[in-house]
Amino acid sequence: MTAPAASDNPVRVRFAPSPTGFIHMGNVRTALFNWLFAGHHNGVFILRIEDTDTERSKTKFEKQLLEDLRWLGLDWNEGIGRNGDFGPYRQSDRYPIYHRYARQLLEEDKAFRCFCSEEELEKVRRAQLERNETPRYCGKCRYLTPAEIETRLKAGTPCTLRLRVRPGGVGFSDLVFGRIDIDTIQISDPVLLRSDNSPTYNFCCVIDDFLMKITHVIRGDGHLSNTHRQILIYEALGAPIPQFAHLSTILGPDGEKLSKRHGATSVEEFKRQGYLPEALVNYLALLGWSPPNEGQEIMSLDEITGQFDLSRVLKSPAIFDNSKLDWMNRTYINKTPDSSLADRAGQFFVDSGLIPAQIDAATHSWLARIIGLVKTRVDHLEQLPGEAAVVYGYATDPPEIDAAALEILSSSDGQAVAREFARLVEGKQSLTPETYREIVAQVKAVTNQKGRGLFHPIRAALTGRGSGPELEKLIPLYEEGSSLNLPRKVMSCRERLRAVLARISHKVS
RNA sequence: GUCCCCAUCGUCUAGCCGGCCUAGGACACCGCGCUUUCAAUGCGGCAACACGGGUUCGAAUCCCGUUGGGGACGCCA
Repeated sequence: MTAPAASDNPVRVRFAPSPTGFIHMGNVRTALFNWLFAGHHNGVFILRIEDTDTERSKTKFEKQLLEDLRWLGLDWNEGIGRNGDFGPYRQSDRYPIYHRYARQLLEEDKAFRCFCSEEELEKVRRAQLERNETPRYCGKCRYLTPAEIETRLKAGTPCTLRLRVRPGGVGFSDLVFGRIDIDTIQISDPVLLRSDNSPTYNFCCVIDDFLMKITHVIRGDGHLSNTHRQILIYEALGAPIPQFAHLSTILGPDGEKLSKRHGATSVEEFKRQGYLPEALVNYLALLGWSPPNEGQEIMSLDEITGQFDLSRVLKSPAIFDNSKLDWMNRTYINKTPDSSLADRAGQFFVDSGLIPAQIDAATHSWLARIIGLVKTRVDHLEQLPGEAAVVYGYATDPPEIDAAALEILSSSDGQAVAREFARLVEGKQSLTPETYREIVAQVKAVTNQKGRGLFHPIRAALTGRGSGPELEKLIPLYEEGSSLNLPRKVMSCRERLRAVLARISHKVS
């Protein structure tokens, strides 16, 4: 890993999730855009963990998060697990820092102690709401005299630390939303330190971004209204204000916020279903962003990085469309070499009990060829073993035959072809594409069938299905599969024909 | 309730510093071709500027309003 080229003002961005749950696609998109922006500007991508909510933060979520990001190929060059000059990178490890700045703000009178209890505040809030007023902090403790403060402190009254919000306007130019100005009257004096002395999100976030020299804050648009509050904190700290870019929300198919009931929303769910990370990431990049040379949608991370630009990011929310993701995933599956797919999808076959956990080269190449034959018909890797049933089928007794095949084999012409074909196969040691072609020619001569009438019964008898991959490619897989040592038996062509003929003669006569 | 934001085919979007737009591409859907079958693939089709006012010779593009949607207003992040 080479360090990015040092320049006067290197771009430094960060992804700062809270480990309070499994990471969903909206967060992944935020991480991705940060990663792309850093990459494009040859900057630094930092991973910071915001776990000031000790109730909900869990280390298992943090672990999963790191794994997910790595799987997606969104590695970071500074932060958790990587170190760097601005650590620690987990907020729960930074409390002394926050307290130092809290003390500073208090001393400078830019913050003040508030002795109002939560119940009191809640009461005021409800009353304001009832009167149809904007609920906001009443400012009761803003101007307590030193003596008043002293007595409350002595009495042990719990207090929070609040920022003393200045009158006037605050605004910023968001890189995607544009200029947003408001009056500070809209903002209540935000709590910096809770009554248990723990720092709040807005406070930590600003201090960290300041100390970590973050140049661009790219995050979800839920933070749009936090930004003004945070700018006021930057001001109080005398810290430079970074650039902001807010990303619109990703919605479910029904236009509602993405949630569990929309099916797969977390990275590990997509991974479990056999989506390729490159497809996922490519799809996500196109949600709210489009390349300048529109028309090319299938792009590698490198290509996207080269073209990425926040000015082309849309403000309006996007709906997550599974069918387009599936299309993209299919495209990537079909681009990937079969042997590499065998590596990536191997586990799905193991889990389905079709191949052993450890396989030899012969089995691997056999598996790769099966995948090559059926991969055009799956959306994601998890469906592969199901499609491989064309090869594994017939292991049941009686053999499974679909309606279309049964129909074909129930006609006397169809049966004649199948019988003649089976008879000739019996005379061969094993079936190869060459001997297969010879036999087909003979069957054709004997039965006088051709085209559909000839090939359909043969397919039906050999595969038990009315349709499927090319027979000439399937046949060697049957023959080779029957000699491999597999947890579930694959029948040779001859065995298949015997089984199916036994079944149909039983059924018809 | 107050404040802020958003609005092009069913979906993702191009276009938006006005004329090249009878609005382009992709997904999905439908049809045709290729193929012994299916899948893949090739070709074609359907389908949108939320509404109402302005400004202008001219508006998807600029302004105002309406409607619809989202967010914020926490000792959550």
